[in-house]
Amino acid sequence: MLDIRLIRTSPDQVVAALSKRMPEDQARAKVDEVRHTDELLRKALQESEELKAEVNSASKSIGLLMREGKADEAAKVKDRVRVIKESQPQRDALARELDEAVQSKLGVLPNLPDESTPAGGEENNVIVRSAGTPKQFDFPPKAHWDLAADLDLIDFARAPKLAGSGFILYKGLGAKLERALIQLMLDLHIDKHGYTEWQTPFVLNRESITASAHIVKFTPEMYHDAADDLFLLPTAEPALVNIHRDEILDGDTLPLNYVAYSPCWRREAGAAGKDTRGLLRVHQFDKVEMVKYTHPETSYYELEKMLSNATDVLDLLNIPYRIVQLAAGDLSFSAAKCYDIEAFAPGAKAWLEVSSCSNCTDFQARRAAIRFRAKQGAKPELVHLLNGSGTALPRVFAALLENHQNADGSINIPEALQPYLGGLKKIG
RNA sequence: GGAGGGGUGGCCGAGCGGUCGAAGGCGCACGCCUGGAAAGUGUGUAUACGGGAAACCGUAUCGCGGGUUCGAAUCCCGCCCCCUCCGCCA
Repeated sequence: MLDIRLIRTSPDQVVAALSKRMPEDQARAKVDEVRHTDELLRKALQESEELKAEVNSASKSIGLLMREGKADEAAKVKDRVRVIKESQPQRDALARELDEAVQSKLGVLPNLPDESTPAGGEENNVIVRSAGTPKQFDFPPKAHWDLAADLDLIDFARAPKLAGSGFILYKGLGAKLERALIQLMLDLHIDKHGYTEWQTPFVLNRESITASAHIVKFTPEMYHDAADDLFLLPTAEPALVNIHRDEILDGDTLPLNYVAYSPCWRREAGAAGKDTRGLLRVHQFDKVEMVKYTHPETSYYELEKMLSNATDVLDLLNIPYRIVQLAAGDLSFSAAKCYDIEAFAPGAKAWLEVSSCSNCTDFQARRAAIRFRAKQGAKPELVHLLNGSGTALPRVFAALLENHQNADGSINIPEALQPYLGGLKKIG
């Protein structure tokens, strides 16, 4: 959620920033709508509060009069209060209505892109750097769906029987490889990068989902249990962000660096057709997620650190990748700046998005009411929240198979991963 | 799922219809005392929103939502969460 006060005091600045991710007239119209409704709200609120103040002081005087035994005078004041209160329900209703209107109009405005974020849509994404040299094959490299099927790592044929298409059924060494990758990533972030591990519920209630703004982004994308109104995690990010919801943190403890493994569920309704083969786009996948709670001044520095924490995974696995900075129009709703990491998959001949590292500034923290005190007695300030995948498993699994395949269809296991597979150097 | 008990400020804990944003204590901050410290002592110490240049003022908040009342932390109803016991269960 954006700061309503910024919209009040600097609407042009807000419109200019939003225009990087949507047509300017559209941005202008949305901002003006918020301002207009907000003005009405404040007027209504003021009027209502003045009358409430009058009622409060009258009620106090009634108490005093009663104690002094002046019951008839007290009765007169009571009558006056009753008159004021008769019209109070309408005023309250109006104020509530306007407040809800402001919240919902404000709620659809996405975060303001950072200065360094390019304007425009996907076509303006920038490749920041590439790392690793794609291996030159002296044979046509196979796609991971063929490799995985041939090596009996994934049972693509039987999987749909269990929960429909888009679900993976890992088998034998395939399941173990998945587990090993999760372990490697967690250990790396915990031991080398200083993150604290959490194991969270895999479902969240509506309050939590709403607080981190995922309800806007994900509602139709999320699996939802109607009986208890619980949502399956689309990512562990909202779980990690809600840990400190409605809290005022001690500034000395920042930044908080959290990491969690979780399965992620996404309905991806209507996405059928593109990138659906193999592991490219599935309804349930494993992910190791990083979240940082930071001081506002250090959030962009922390974003760079988080990005390198994520690329360390690919470096360890010897998978070539490139870093793409997203243009404003391609940013997720809460992000001000975002880097995608794309792993190269020589078999599928594609760049696969395996991580997305975003600085959401104070956008999520505002709705979730996550603040910190710089020092004792200082006014609470909103923290900045960052999230990044470190990394998403299926596409890393795919890139691993495709990059390290041999002519005979076997797969070399990168050295760093071998300890997690009992020293295994090769599959097949 | 059933029965009972409970949710008050950073923490502990009083309050059970008016003077209560809330006693007292702990913690914390600043001052006094001290050669320095401890002890002692004094003062201060919630959050959000609105108004105001500011001082400050107003409104709301005692788990959440509603109700009764001129007035609710206090009474009533619903929900959520925690604890104890019972049942079921990996």
